[in-house]
Parts: sequence; C-alpha cells; structure tokens
Amino acid sequence: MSESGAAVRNTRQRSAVSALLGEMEGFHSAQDLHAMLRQRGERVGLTTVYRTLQGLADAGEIDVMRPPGGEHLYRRCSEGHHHHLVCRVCGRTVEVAGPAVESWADRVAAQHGYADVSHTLEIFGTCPTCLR
Amino acid sequence: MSESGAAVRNTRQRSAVSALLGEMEGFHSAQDLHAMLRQRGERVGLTTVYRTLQGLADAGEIDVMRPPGGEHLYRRCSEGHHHHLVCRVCGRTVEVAGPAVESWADRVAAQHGYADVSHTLEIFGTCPTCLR
DNA sequence: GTGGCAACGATAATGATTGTCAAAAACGCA
DNA sequence: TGCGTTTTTGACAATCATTATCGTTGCCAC
Repeated sequence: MSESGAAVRNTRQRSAVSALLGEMEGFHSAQDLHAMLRQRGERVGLTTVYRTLQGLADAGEIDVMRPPGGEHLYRRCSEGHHHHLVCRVCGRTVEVAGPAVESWADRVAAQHGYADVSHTLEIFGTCPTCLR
Repeated sequence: MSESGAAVRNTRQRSAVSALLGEMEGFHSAQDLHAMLRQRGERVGLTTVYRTLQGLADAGEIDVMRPPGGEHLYRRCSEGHHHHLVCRVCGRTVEVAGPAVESWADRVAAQHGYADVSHTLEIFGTCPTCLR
C-alpha cells in the first residue's frame, strides 16, 4: 500500500507522446505537442499530454523550461544533468555541461547549511545566425 | 521626440510601492504587496502594483523570481548582479555572488558564437531551520 | 494657473494549467 | 484465455495570475 506500487501502465497515448518527443528538435509547448499529435491522427486529450509530460519530467526523461513568455516548454534531451544556451530570437538551443557550476552551487548551499540542493540555470543570448 | 522623453513621473503610488519594498525582507508576490499596501491604508490599484513592479524590474532596481508555483516574486536587493539560494520549505533567501559562474556563462556562450548574453540561476535547498 | 500627457485603477479578458469524474483500457491472476 | 480491479483517459469546467482596456486623475512644464 505504499512503495513498489508504481504500476505505470503502457498506453498508446503515453507511447505517442514519448515517440513524438523522440523525433522533435528543440523545445515545444504542451499545446504544440498536442496539436502535432492530432495532425498525425493520434487521438490524445490535452489533459493527457499535460499529465504525460509532467510524468516524464518527474522521471527526469525530459527537460522543462519556463521562459518569461509563460508557456512551459518540454524537450527530450541527453541523460545527464546539463543546462541550456538558448537563442532569444529563434530559440535555437545548445546543451552545455558545467561541472564547475554544479559543484559551486553545492558548495555555496552547504556553506549556508542548506541541504537537498538542486538548481536551475539558463543562459540566453543571440545566436550567430540571428546576429546577421 | 524619441530619446530623453522618458518622462517618468513621481507619483504617490510609485513611492508607496518602492518604500514598501525597501522595508520588506524576502520575496513577495505582486498580490501580497498589494494587500499590504491596502492594510496600510494606501490606496493603490492592483494594476498599478503590477506596472510599477515591472518598471522597477526593467530598471534593474528589483529582482524577479519565477518559482514553479506560478506566482512571480519580487524583491528589492543589492545592486550588483547576484543569485539566490532559496529554501524550498520556508522561502528564506540568501543572496550569493558567483563571479566564476558569470564568466563561465559568458565564455560558454561566446564559444558557441552567442552574443548579448544574460542568464538566470537559482539554487534551491532546505535551510538549516527547516531541516529540524 | 493651466494644458498636455502620462499614470492610475476598476473591470473584463486572456490563456495556460489543473481538477473532476464517468467511461475505457491495461494488467495480473486464475 | 477471461475477468475483476485499478489505473488512465479525456471532455469540460474551474482556477488564477497577469494583461488589456479606457475613461478619469493628477503631475509637471511653461
């Protein structure tokens, strides 16, 4: 009645969302993904898309970004912990790793006695293409 | 008729918001601040609070944080660029400076040809008090 | 003092996300 | 393989912070 009762079921909808994310490049909003699924003829409810994305995000299989614009953006990305360098014009994204930053954050938090540390870091800029 | 036409006016409401932020500790939402102003007897509209906060944020006089919860949080804080270490239980916040992180972010962005770089970084943890 | 123009503010609109709950589907087990 | 239990689904409504609207107010320059 507590642990081991995960029981996550394999459903058509979950596969569809997961597969779509696997094919996509870049970040997309939940509503975007929902629209794409409908175009493909997959019948998936918007509610389910939200739920599935949340589940995948909790499981660490996708990344979530909260841009100032307001919409949450989701993306399937590489396994390890990393951050994003995002073009504020076209949205092109580069994954960057910064081990030094990770350890710095942990160290700073520890110095102040904070435990169970996590962090978010996003870098915004204008990419070479959009500069011209 | 282009620049120099800033013409930012000094109004009672703007002063009230600014003064309140000067006295407050920690982050507060726009609606929080609005409620506090009303308690004080200051008659300020919610719309104006939003507008003023946005103006102050644009001017760099206050910091904005966008926690997962959804509400934007504002805070008057020290001048220079810095980041926040936030307790995810009680919200207690510590300002931290990380020159190394700043230069790292700029360097990484430059390596990828990105210009006009900015970044956001927030560290979350559980503070010593909430650990007990 | 006075006029122009930005700021104000009550209200309505927006829009992404979440809650609800009956119906459908998936899995375990006999 | 068939059945019951339990999760998941999904259409729709609700939520709620933020933004737009637009007539009124009051600051500031002259």
